[in-house]
Order: sequence, then structure tokens, then C-alpha cells
Amino acid sequence: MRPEHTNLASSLQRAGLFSNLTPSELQLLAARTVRKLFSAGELLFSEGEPCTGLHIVVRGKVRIFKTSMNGREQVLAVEGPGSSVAELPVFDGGPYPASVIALEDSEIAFISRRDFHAYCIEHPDVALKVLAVVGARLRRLVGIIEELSFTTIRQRLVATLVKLAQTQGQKTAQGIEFRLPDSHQEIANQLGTVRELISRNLMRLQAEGLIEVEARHIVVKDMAGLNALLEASA
Amino acid sequence: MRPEHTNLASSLQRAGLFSNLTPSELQLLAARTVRKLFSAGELLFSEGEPCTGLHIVVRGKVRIFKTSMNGREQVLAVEGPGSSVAELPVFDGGPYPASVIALEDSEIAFISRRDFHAYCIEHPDVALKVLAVVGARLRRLVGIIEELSFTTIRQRLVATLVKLAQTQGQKTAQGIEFRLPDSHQEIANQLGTVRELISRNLMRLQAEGLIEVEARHIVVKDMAGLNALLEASA
DNA sequence: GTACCAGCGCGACTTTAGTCACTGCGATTC
DNA sequence: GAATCGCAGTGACTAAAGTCGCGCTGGTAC
Repeated sequence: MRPEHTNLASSLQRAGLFSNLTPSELQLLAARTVRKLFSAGELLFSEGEPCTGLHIVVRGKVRIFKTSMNGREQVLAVEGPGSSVAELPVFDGGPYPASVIALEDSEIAFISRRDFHAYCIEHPDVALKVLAVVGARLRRLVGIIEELSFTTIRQRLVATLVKLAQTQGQKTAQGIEFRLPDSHQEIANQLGTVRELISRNLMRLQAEGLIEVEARHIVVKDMAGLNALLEASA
Repeated sequence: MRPEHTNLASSLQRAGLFSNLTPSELQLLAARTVRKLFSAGELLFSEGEPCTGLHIVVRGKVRIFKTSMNGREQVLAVEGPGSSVAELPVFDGGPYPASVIALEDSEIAFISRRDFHAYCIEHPDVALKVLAVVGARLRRLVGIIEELSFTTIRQRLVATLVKLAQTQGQKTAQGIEFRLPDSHQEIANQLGTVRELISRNLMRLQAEGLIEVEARHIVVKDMAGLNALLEASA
């Protein structure tokens, strides 16, 4: 047994999908996986390509997204360590429905379609686990549809600001402070719009006294006001 | 063995999800299902309710949709006989992510969560089949996201016209003729917009000489022209 | 008949989104 | 230190989407 397999096995266990497998089962699975390295900006695969297997993020961060002809992007999800990618096309045999790119230098465990397929038949509980994971993914997609269909960009932006404030915000005398984790361009991609609108909407929120913006540093002055904007038509 | 079970069994077999089960397995499953009848306009269940089990459309037609606070609706799918509904929340334990309503008088086979769960563990191939079905659903959702994010209502409308022309169109001296299957309001819901825009866009296409509209009767005069509008930024 | 109602057409308007072209800043590179 | 590059701000504009109100029509009910 080569040491990488031991490492891989423990990595896999952290992957949610395989959290309740026995060590020996993990070993078996690890023996079938291939370790791949991707540097930031590198594509794991592109939309439309035939699906070759399951990818699991061991280290790093990847973005799942669609591209339009005009160069616009719509982010479907950003996945970190422990998440699997493309669980689904593995089963229905179709091509990848979206592209995946590494946002940081990342380490990916890869299991071929055939192997994973076989493994699921031998271990029905894994198949159920996959269904649960896919369920979560489906919920997120429905959430994106809801947002795109029912809310304005302004509201979507406010929603992400509120979320960031809650997860990463520091309370200070000024209000709740945090830094935007991504460029305006990247935020625009995630909200399904263009860079300029992020800029403008941030400025507008500032003009209304709800937040203060300085480069990527944000200070929320009026959390209640932000939430009010969301409730208006969530 | 009561006769309904025999009927149910054959209905279930047509359901895609269970197409490769043996008759005896189907009987077993049928014994666990409940037949439910819904009249047109009746809700099968609403978004947010806890998920009680799997629904399979035996006869009729149902619509899966989300509702916004402003009364807007976004259709996620319309399912006919043989399709299953809510395969997914059955597994991840969460609430229904959307509401489902009967569009016509419909007959629904219902299997409780526990029973279906147990059945999947006994029959791993069913679990895989479920994954395949879910895969198709996921693809459709991604397609909706792509449309909402990248295309205009005009393009979405043209796309549905083209689809209708291809599937239900009759070639005549005038062009390709067909009837709109739904009201403008319903089309609007499916495209994620409001009634007026359907009206306006149809009129605009007519003004441009691409189609002719008379009530729900549509004549496509220039199919190439319509397709050109789609390619512009698909 | 007449009353009612869903579905549709349409004009006038506001708001939101997106485009284009440009400026400026700060970091890096050579 | 000059050139380059990624990122952000901004004005002017167009186009798309959505809102409101009203009127018409062709059913169905009574």
C-alpha cells in the first residue's frame, strides 16, 4: 500500500460523500482514484465535453459556471475542499452541463465513471449519499433560478453583502466591517450581471447611507435598512 | 392481490424510473403505493412543506413552480404521465423546494418516503435510475438558469415558438401553423415574466413579418428569421 | 337576453439592466 | 521612470423589462 493511498483515503473520508465508509472500503476506493493537480485559472473540464468521471476537491477552490456567447458568465457554485463536482453527469451519461475552473491551486481526486458506477452498485448507501449531495445541489440551483427570476440585481447584491457581514463581519464603532472576497467582476459573474452594475449599486447604497465603501472595504451602517430591502419582494 | 395493484404495477412500469424491474418487484412496489386523484387546479403540495414521499404521474399533467411574494410565478417543469415528481427531497430530508399543481385532472401514485427509501437500498439499480432521472432534471434547471441569465424574453419566446413549430406545426401554403397550448399568462410564467410582454413580443414579431398571430393561432412565415434571432446570442 | 369573467391588446410611463467609451489608480515589469 | 496591466469609478446613452389602467371580446352562467 503506497502512502498516497492512505492520504487519499483520509482525504476522501472528509469528502462528505464517503463519510460513513469503513477504512478498508476507503482504501479500496482510494486505490481507484487518481490525484490531479490544477493551478489557479486552469480548467478542470469544459461544458459539453463528455463526462469521464467524478471529481472531488481535496485542496483548493473551484468554480462551476456557464458561459454565454457574449462572454458573460453565470456562476452556479463555488466548491471547496470535501465537495464533489459533477456527481451527476457521471450517472446519466450525458456531457458536462457546465465548465469548472480552479480558482486557486487545487488538488483534485478523480474517479473514473466506470469505477464509481461499480462502486455505487456494491455500496447502495453510497448511492443514497450521492442522492443527498445532489439534492443539496438541486436546491441551490432552484435558489439561483428564484433569484434570477424574482429579484433585482440590487437585491441580490444586498443579499450577498448581508451574508458576508454575517459570516465575516467584524463589529466596530462604525458598523459591521468586512472585505469583499472577490473583484467586482467576479461578484458580477456570480449575480449574473456585469461589472458596472456592481460598482453603481454599491455607490447607490452608499449614497443612501446604508453602507460605506472604500475600495474593497465595506462598512455596513444600517443592517436593518439592508434587510428591509430584501423583504420588500423576496 | 387486488386488481388495482395489477393496474398500478403496469402504470409504474411505464414510469421510466422502474422500467427495468421484474413483474414481481413491481407488485411489491405497487402494494406500497397509494393512488391519489387531483382535480385541475389542485395543489399536490406547496413549497416549504416537509417532504412526505415520492409522487408519480400516472395520468394527467402537473406543473412544478416557484412563487414570489409579488404573485409572480416561475415554472420549473411540466410533467406528464410516467414522470416522477420530488424524487430528490425524498432523499435529502429537506422540505419541498417548489410547489406542484395539477394542470388537468390527474391520477398520482404516491410512495411514502420510508418505503421508497427502503426499496432503494434493496434495489441498488433503482437508486441508479433515480440518479439518472435526477440528472435530467438538473440539466433542465441549468438550462433555465442559462436562459434567465443570458437571453432576453424575446429570445426565450422565439425559442418556444420554434419548439412548438417543430413538434406540433403543420406545414401549409402560409407557413408553419400551430396553436399556442397555453394562455399568455401561462407562457409568461414559464418564461419568468409577465403577460403583457408575451403579448407585445408576439405583436412585434408579427410587425417584423416573422410570424402571424390571430388569437392563439400562430403562422410562422420566416423560420430562418426566427432561428437567426436565437443564434444572435445563444 | 344580461351579467360576469378570463384572456388579450394596447398606450403611456417608470425602473432596471446593459453598453460604450473614457479616466484614474496602484502594482508590477522591464 | 516609463510602460503595462488589472481593477474600479463614471457619464451618457439605449434597450429591455415591468407597471398601471383601460377597453375589447367571446365565452359561460343564470
